[in-house]
Amino acid sequence: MTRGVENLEIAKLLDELADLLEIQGANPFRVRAYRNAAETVKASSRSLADLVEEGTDLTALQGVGKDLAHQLEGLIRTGTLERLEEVSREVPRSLATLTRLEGVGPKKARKLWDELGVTDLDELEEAAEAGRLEGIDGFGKKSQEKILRAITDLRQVTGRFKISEVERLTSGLVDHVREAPGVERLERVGSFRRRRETVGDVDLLVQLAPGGDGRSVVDHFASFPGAERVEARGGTKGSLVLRSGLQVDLRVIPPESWGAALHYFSGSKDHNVRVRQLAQRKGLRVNEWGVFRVTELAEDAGDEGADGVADAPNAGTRDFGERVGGATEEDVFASVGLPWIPPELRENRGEIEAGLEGRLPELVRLEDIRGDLQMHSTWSDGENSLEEMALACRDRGYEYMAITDHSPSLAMVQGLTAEKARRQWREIEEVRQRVEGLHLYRSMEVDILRDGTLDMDDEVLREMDLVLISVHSFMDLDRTEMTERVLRAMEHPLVDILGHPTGRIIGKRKSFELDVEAVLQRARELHVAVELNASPNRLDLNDVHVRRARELGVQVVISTDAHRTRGLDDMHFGVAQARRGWLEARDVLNTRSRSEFEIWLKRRETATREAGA
DNA sequence: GCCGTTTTCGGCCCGACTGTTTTCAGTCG
Repeated sequence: MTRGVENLEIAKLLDELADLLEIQGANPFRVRAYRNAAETVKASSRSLADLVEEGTDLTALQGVGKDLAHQLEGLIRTGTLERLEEVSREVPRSLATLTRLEGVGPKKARKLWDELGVTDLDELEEAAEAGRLEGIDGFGKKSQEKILRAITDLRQVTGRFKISEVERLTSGLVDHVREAPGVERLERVGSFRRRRETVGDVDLLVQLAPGGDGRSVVDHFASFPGAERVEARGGTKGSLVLRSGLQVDLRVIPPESWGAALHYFSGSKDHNVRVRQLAQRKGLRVNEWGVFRVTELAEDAGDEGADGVADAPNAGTRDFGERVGGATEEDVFASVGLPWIPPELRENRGEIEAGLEGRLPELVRLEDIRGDLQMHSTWSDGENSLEEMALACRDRGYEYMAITDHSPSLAMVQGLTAEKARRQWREIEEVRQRVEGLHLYRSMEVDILRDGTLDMDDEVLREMDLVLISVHSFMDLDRTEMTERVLRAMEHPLVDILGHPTGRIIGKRKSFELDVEAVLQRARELHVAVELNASPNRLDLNDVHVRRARELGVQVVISTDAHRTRGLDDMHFGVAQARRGWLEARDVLNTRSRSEFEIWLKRRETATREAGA
């Protein structure tokens, strides 16, 4: 169990190298190759360091050839990416950060460096404030101001917003745009539609009614009172920044192009590239306006655009050739031989191949969920009583629920002592009598203590219907110690579910050091389920780990960890994350009926006895 | 730098908008 270089670190270095190569003016396809490899590494459910240790040939990975495999092995062995060291001797590494500024790409970064000697944000800010940018070819007063704003933005905004925040921040704007004349349909697309855990900016798609005027829709959009500023406003596209710093782009789409645009702007970029490649092989062109058969004539028109010769002012009316689809997403996919692929899967993580081979998963849906297995009440740090939580669960159509108040080591939330737990069970019994049509399980979120023992006596645990364990303290242990701690806790024969396994709080706290692969392997052997915590602040496990759990055959529990009745509504965030991890209903323990769920609880006991744990 | 129903070379996805360019490059998604 070595502590190797993490996949995310590897991906970051590859991306940085791509940035620097781009600034250097390297072959753009070579740059693309590094970026593709970075994506592959990010999406890999296995640690590359582990793969290397096992002797796996890295060229088996998509987009990794002989050269990159060699470089990656070097990186894992020595901790440095040799090629990056080489390139950064010629181009300062800090230049890469300049391209993170809105409106600054590799060419401009290069120019700023060449002309002004600027290498980082501070120097750029100084130069811009002194008015030294105006003099450079291709820069003017406006770009100078824009760069100053972009520097401020970059420093203020952490970059990405939680999906729950985006939902809240854009609801007013969505209502506003719906009121514009000529708006037939409206959809938030991009990473929001793919239900990523965080969203960088939001794409709003509007279907224009026949005879509607795109420009007036964009103008109405731009007049939104909550806008901090309007960045762009044209005939088919507008862009603004909300006061929260969230950027929203609007695209106006004619009805015949709705499906093509929906697909195009939902992305991901990598997924779209694959779809267009498939199209190309069939002699088709897929763009945001539709699917077209490529003819001599249309190709000429395309070349003209590329040569920059007198473009038609409104691309929406351009002739791309014979239209063969694009009104619905289904016909875009069908045109390249694919079934409709749910947005959550569109990350180029195998969904294209699965679609072509007819083995896409039938993803779990919110309606499949039969119960919620982590929530808190006024018995510890929750805001609502047992009965209020029970009624709220029944309102959501559940068959069962588990009350999982904290164990005593969490002193600040007044966790349940053994004695307090027994009193709680009496109240549970009373609520069972009063609330019909829903079963309450006795449970507890038991702390995993520093040494991997549990924060509750076996005698008490034995009387519970199910036991959930999780880490809330000593989160800075090293990887070996933390992993051993969690494994030891899971091996306790009364444990059923491992809660929020990596402990991360999105945007606030990184995961603690943990060998998730080892934990999932052991979970399978012990028949312990792992939680996908549905709180939009956690979403723990993440999509990649969830998918790995499925590959290994580990049961996943989607729980809200609600601390008030409203928190129970977070379930849909968890289901979305589960879908991003390719889970089907049968992979999710709490889609089972009450009786099937209770059979699982017993099977766990049997398996543990047989394993001799 | 990768890759192969265009297979070891020659391709590699595509269009809109901005700003400063008087004919288009750069950036973004």
